[in-house]
Amino acid sequence: MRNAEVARVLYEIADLLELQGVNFKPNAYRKAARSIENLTDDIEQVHKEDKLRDIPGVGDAIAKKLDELLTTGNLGYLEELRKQFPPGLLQIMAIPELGPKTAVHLYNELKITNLDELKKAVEEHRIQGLKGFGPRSEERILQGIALVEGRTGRMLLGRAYPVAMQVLEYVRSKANLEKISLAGSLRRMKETIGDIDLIAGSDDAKWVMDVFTTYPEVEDVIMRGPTKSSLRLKGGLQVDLRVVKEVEYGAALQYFTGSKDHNIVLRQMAIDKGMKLNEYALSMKETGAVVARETEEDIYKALGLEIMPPEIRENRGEIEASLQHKLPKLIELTDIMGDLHVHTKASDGDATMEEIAYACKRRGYEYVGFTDHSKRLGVAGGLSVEELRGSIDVARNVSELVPEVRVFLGSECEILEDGKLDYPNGVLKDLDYVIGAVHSKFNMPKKEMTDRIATALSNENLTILAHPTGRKLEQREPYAVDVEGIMQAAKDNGVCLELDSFPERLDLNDVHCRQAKDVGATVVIDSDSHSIAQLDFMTFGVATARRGWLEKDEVLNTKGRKQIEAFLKK
DNA sequence: GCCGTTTTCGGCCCGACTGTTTTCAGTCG
Repeated sequence: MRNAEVARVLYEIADLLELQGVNFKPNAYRKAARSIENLTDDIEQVHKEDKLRDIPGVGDAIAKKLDELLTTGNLGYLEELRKQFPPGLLQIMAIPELGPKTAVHLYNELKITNLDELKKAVEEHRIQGLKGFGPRSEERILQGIALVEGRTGRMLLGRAYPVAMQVLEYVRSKANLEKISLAGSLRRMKETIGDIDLIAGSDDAKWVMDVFTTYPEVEDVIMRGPTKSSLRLKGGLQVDLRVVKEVEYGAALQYFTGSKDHNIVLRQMAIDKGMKLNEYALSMKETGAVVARETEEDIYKALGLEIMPPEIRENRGEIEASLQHKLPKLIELTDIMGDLHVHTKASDGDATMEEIAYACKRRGYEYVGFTDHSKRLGVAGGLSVEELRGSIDVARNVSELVPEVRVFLGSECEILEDGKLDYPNGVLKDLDYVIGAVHSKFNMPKKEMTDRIATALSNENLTILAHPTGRKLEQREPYAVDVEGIMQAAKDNGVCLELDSFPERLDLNDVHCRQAKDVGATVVIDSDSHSIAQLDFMTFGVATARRGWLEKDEVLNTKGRKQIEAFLKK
C-alpha cells in the first residue's frame, strides 16, 4: 500500500469522526495522515521495521490500526465508522461552507443522505424550514452542489500560477501597491493547490478591495469584507485576498504562507519565549508589545531563526536546519543552463529544432537537447531508425546556424517490457545521449517493473531516466516500483534521474528529490516541452526541486556547456 | 488520539466572515 493510500484512509477516518462530533480525534488522524504523506520512506518498509511509532503524530492507537491496515489491507475500525453514516454525507461535507455539523443536521432532520437528495430538498424548499437556514442558505447550497459535481479536484500548480500572477499584477499596478504577494500553497509552489491566496499591506484597505473585486475576470464575489474578500474567477479558480496594515505586512505574509505545520511549530516557539504569533505581529503575551511584524525576516530573527524560502516551509526539518545554520542554499531558476528533454515536430512537438534553438538562445541557455520519441511509441510519432539518423544531420546544421546554443541530439527511448531499449545499441551509441522512459505496461507488479527499469539503467548508453515514477497528477497513480532501489541503481550506473517539469508530471516529486539527495543520485530538471511556450515549465521543475531541498551542484543542467559536453562524451 | 525541560493528565493555533442569530455557531484557512 502506498503512503498516499494510507493517508487517504486516515483522512476518511478523520472526516467520519468529525460527523460523529467528537473533538480532537479528527485532527489527530489528520496530523498522522499528513506525516505519512510527507514521509520519505515507504510506509510498508517502516511497518516492516516496526518503526510506525517513530512517525510524528502516530501513537499506540494509530500504529495498531496501521498495522492491521498494512497486514490485512482492511481496517475494521474504518468499516465500523462507515456503517454509522451513509457514504453520501462525506460528499455533502465537500460543499464549501457546509461542514460536519450541518451535514449531520440535514441527515437527522430531513434524512438527507447524498447530493441528489440534498438538491431535491433544496428545490422543494424543505431546507428553509430548518432552524438556522433561510432562503440565502438554499441558494448557497445549490451553487455548492454544482461546484462539487463539476469539480475535478485540486488545481495544478502550472495552471494556477500564471492566473495568480495576472491577478497579482492587476491589483499591484491598479492599486499602486508595493506590498503584495502570493501566499499559501501557491507561494510554497506545491504541485497542486486548492485556491489562490494573496496578501497585501496597505493602509487603504477599502481601495485595494475595490480594485480586487472589480478584476475583469470575476465570475462571482463569494464574500467581501473590509480586510478579506474571495472571488471566483471565470475559469473556476478561487482567489482570496487579505489586506493588513502596511506595518503588519511581514507578519501576515509569514502567517498566510504557512504551511500549517510549519506555523504550528513557530507559534509554539513564540509561546516558549513568552510571546504570541498571529497574522498581525509577533508580540509579548503579557503586555501585547510588538516584537516584530514589518518583514518576514524580522519575525524569524526574533524567534532565533534564519529566514527560509517558502518552498521548504513544510515542517520537514527546515526549522531544525535553520537553528543549526544548516539551511540548504537552494537551486534557482537562473542556475539552469540548458534543457535536455525537448520534443520537436519530428515526433509530437509543434516546433522545429531551429525555432527551439533560437528560443533557447533568447532564454540565455548554453545548450539544448532534442529528444523525440522512439519507434515503439507510434501514437506520438516515434522515429524510425532512418528518421533518427536523419535528425542527427539536422541537429548538426542547427548547431551551425545558432552557434550560441550547443545542440545535442538524443532520444526519449522506450524502455520495453524486458528492460531493453527501443533502438539497438549500435544506433544509440551514435547519439549524444539517451533518455529512457516507461510509457507502456504500467500495471506490472512492483518487482517486475523494478527489474525492467534496473535492466535499462544498466545499459551503457542510457544517460537519463525520464519521469521515474510515471504518475500523472489527477489522472494516473505512479506505477509500482521500488523508488529507492532505482535511485541507488541510477547512482551506481552514473545515470541521472529526471525531474520532469510538466505540470501533470512533476516527477520526481518533492519528496523523491529529497530522497535522491540523500542517496547521492544526480537529478536533471527538464521541461519535456512540446512547444516553445512550454520551455517555461522549467519554473515548476525548479520549484519542485527547491521543495526537495536540492542545491545547484546536485542538478546536472546547472553545469555549463563544456562540462555537459564532457559528461555526455563519457 | 497524541504529546510532554510547566509529562502520565489536560491541553490541543486562532481570528475573520456569514447567515440569521437579536449574541452566536459553524466554517474556513
